[in-house]
Amino acid sequence: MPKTTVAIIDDHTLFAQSLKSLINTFDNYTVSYEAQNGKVFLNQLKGGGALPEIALMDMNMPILNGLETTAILNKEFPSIKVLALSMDDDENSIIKMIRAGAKGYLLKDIHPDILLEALNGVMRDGFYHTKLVSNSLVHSLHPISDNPNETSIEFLGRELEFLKLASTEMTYKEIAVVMNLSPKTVDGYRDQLFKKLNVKNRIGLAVYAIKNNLA
Amino acid sequence: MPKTTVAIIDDHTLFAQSLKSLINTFDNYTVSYEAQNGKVFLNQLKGGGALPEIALMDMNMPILNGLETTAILNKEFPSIKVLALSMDDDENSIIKMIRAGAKGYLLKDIHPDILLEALNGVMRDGFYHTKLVSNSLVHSLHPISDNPNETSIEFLGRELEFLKLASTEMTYKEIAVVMNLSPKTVDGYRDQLFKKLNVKNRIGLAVYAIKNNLA
DNA sequence: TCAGACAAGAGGGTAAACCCTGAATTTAGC
DNA sequence: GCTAAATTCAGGGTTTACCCTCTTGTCTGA
Repeated sequence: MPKTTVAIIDDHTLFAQSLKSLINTFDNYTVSYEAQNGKVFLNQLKGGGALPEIALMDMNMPILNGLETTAILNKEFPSIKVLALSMDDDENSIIKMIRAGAKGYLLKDIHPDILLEALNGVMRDGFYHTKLVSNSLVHSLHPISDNPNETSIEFLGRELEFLKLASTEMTYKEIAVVMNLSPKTVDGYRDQLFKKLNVKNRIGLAVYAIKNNLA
Repeated sequence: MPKTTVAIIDDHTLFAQSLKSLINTFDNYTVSYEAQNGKVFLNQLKGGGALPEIALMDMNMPILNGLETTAILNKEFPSIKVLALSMDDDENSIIKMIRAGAKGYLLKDIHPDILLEALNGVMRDGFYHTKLVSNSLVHSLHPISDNPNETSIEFLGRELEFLKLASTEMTYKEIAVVMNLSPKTVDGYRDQLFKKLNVKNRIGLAVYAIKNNLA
């Protein structure tokens, strides 16, 4: 029986190479593609040759990240089953990836056995979801939060700019100077974001910004 | 000739396990310890048995991070040569780690050959530095930070507990209730940490705590 | 045994953050 | 061209955060 072919798309070469030697110890899998980012991977695919059956896709990559690459793969090479590999268990990221067409979402802190299980699951059922991801999907169906915008918060105008600055040690007065606004306008942005993100004070803003990689 | 023993301290199990299978393909090295964080590793060492010769140390870990662990290792188990493994090439992080006693600093996006080279270098010369790190060391000759405490931050007593709470939306009054202290004592912890972490306000505390995986 | 670090706390002041209401523009959708 | 949303700003209030100095008791190393 021929082995199932796997592609590894990850800019952390050491991790990628380590992962390769791990996967090559699995009886039924072999690594047929390796790429440092989505752009490189797409070019490899367009170069011809047998497509991989599964793609292990890192999320944070330069040039073309995991989310973008997955969306493109789903259109142009729908036979490739994408398994997302990520450092963080942020619910929004998971939901976005699933929506982009990923067949599963794995954290980088899992046990190798789980990886094998996920590979088998994707080949057998077409998808693989851990309990964590399942929970996220459930949450995404009926928003628990009293903030209706929480699942897809969009920042308008200079809100994002303000949010980044609010996550520094600057006072609002200083932020106003930097943004070339009156302190009262800055007050307005602050109160607006308090409501939007459902937080009580500036600490809440900073925590949100950092955990969502905005600051 | 007996193989050189290596410890892997990393909370990303998949990476750790992958790395293990990679290292076990190297002729002269074998993995003798695996731990999810610094705390676990220290407990393993104290449990007795032959110490590892080299420790591959992740930076961002829960409970006891790479910097803290390295500092402790240097005091209590100075024979263990620490090689830092990190995602980012932030100059300050590199300098801090070298000062804490790391014998080298590797990025996770390196080629496996470099890892082997680094292991060999550490065993042969006692250290291994890439060009990147060497540049940082040159820069570090004229101090970047004005805070003399920055290199080895140790949290005493309930400082860590306070720091976690200060990274929430609680007021200091509420924090005092939770910690069963007077608000004035909480004031004291705050001002103490301002100096220690060289920040100006609570936002600085929260940013530090989150970025160092303490909150 | 005595300095020095650590933990807990007090008094009292200024500055910043927070919260509310209201309102003038400009921009975008129908 | 009307409306709604977004952007900008004001007045004025309360609360919290920040900063400084000082005290008390405990524990520890030289």
